[in-house]
Amino acid sequence: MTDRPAIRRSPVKPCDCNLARSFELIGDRWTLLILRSAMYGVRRFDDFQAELDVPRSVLSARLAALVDAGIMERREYREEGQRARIEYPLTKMGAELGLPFFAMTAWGDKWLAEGEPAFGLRSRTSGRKLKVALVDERGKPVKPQDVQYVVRDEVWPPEEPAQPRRRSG
Amino acid sequence: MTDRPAIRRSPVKPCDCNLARSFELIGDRWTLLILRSAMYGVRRFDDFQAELDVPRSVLSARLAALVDAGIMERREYREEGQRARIEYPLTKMGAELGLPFFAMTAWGDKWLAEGEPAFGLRSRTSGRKLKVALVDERGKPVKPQDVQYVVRDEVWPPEEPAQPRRRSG
DNA sequence: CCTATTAGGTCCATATTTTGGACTTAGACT
DNA sequence: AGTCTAAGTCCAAAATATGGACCTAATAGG
Repeated sequence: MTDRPAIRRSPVKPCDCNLARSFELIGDRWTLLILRSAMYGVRRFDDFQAELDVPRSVLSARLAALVDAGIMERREYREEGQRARIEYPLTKMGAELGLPFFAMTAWGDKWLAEGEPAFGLRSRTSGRKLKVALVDERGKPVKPQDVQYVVRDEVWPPEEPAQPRRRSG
Repeated sequence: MTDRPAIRRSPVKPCDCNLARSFELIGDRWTLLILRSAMYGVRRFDDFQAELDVPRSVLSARLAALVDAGIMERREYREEGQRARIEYPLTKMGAELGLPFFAMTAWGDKWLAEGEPAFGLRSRTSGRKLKVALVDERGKPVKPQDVQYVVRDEVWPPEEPAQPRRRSG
């Protein structure tokens, strides 16, 4: 495990990486917590504020950034017999964060849990529990050992010739 | 879409939520970027520093926190004919962030991409492209419309009676 | 032996963000 | 006219981040 060659740079520079770009956008504590609440259906400024105890000025700035990024929408609405209010629903783009968030939840359930996980996903029709997994194009699940990274059509890390060598360039 | 009842609180309080706990641990820009590089195999202090251009003091603090959390390990090693060095490999706990990270990458590829995604996963044996998906216990993929949230054995959000009502309490 | 270099950090003064609280604005109700 | 609520804004104080210089141990070269 120690005798592999050292990898000194990622094959995808942070500035060209969509993962890094995502983190740029939503990778900050309050933003992530706001999105967590939003996934559960929370939509209003004061509700986010009360639930998370986030400073109002921070919440204001984060919501504006999320709207700007297209992850949430700022929308006026009126309940019957009520005055107009503002709500911040997730857009399609935002709702699709559900999958990474659920994968993250499963990780937390496994490694950080205190007690039973409170939350899960289920098939409406079959009633079976659901989980996040890697599947191939046909929907067939694959084993972790069978998974290979590919960067610009090359396998990563580069496969080594049988005998070790000192330096490659 | 606007006439659903307002959800004013998440069903899982942030402090009892393993997703929120995960964010507590790794939900910060530098930490996420460090982990991104680590997934690709970067292990050494100066390599993280050079790749990310992160201030050395911040890197030092973040690595210490990750080691403390059990996500990375701080380890001395010695390459043949070289002096001892320090490396920070991912632990099993850390490596299992791969799935949420890959789900996040796919989200970024879809919504933030400039050009073709540089990175993907593939089956070593079949050569087929892989993706993250929700599957049931038997490994059968499910459709998004078939997915239901469950919180402490209750469906979320609570299913409504057929006719709309003003207030529930 | 003396000096330079590298890896893996620490330390510190300055710059930026966050925080918590007070304040504002507008509509609806009493 | 006064009160309440939702959705913010504004500000001073506190906490963090930043960039750079500095430190230490081990090895390499002369």
